[in-house]
Amino acid sequence: MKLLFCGTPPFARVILERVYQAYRKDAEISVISAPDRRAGRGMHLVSSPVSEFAKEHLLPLYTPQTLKDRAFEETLKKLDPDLCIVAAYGKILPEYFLNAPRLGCINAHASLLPEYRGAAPIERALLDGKDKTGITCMQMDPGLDTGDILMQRSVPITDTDTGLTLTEKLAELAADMIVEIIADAFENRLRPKKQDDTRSTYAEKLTREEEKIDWTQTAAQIDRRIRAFAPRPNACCTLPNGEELKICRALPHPAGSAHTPGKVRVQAQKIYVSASDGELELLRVKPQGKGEMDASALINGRKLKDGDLLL
RNA sequence: CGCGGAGUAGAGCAGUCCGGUAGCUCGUCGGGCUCAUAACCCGGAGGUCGUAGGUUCAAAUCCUGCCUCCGCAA
Repeated sequence: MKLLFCGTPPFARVILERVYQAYRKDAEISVISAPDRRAGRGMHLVSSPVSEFAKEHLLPLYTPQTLKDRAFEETLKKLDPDLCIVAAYGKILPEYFLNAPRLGCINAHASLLPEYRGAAPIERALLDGKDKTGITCMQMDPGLDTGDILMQRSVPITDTDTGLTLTEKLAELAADMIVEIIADAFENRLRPKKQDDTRSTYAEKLTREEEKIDWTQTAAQIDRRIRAFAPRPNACCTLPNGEELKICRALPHPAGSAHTPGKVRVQAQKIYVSASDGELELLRVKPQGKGEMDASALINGRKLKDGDLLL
């Protein structure tokens, strides 16, 4: 059988790794990923994690700039896949593509659909303070995460989860599910179920503006923002000297005494910042141009002192 | 060569412009005070100043190359 895998970031690579382990003997696996791009300091050309995996294991790799033109349609015809697995690929698949594989295209989406359709389901669920999220595998259709549901499993969101830890958990779960679903698909055991569109919500892409901490929120809300954006790009605020300070990890104390939002209290080498309903203790921070450090290090370096106001 | 910041004791920083004995806060170790302590007092240990050259009587400081880390932008 012929499998086609489309994906780009680490989340997708985890799934590809497991599909490869499970099916490399029985299937020809081809890979599609986003093209290499100039990125990072120095703007060097970098490949996606999925592209890297494909190269490491000598899988046929395609990185089309666009799927919309005829050239790729030809390529796809030659590949003639039985089934296509899609996970965080980053491009919309046109209709000809969706219809090409005999068993269609199956997508692993990191939310409990129909909630959190779209680009940033993991971070949005975390920001919203949900106590669980999950993975939904669906038969893809032309809409955005609107396909019929094939399998859905949930994971709890703990109060120490970050964007990274939750992504890792969900990637493992998605890998399990996709490995099962591939077998189901080939043995004709799939039972698609329509989504309840009336309950659908959308998870918009995270914006730069949302990284800014709003100290008038509750300690718990701010903590969620910090965790949702951790460990990259990290939530941030502004020091009295105008420099940016990223907050990597904090501990909410909702019962603590609240003063002016953003007001800093330093006690026993610890930093407490007032929120609307209490205080947030800063644990790990990252000043501009510096590495991550403990809150006490920030105090020792005189970047922050008792009575300062964070914005 | 996308733009910018930074490497000084275990941690965080000052000192660099204007070359001349290695400084601060914290930690650590020892001692003291205290019912006690995250507080306070006294004392100690700990640094090839990222690295390789150059200039100089003299380099953390000036000049050149290299390494590493970080932010922005993508």
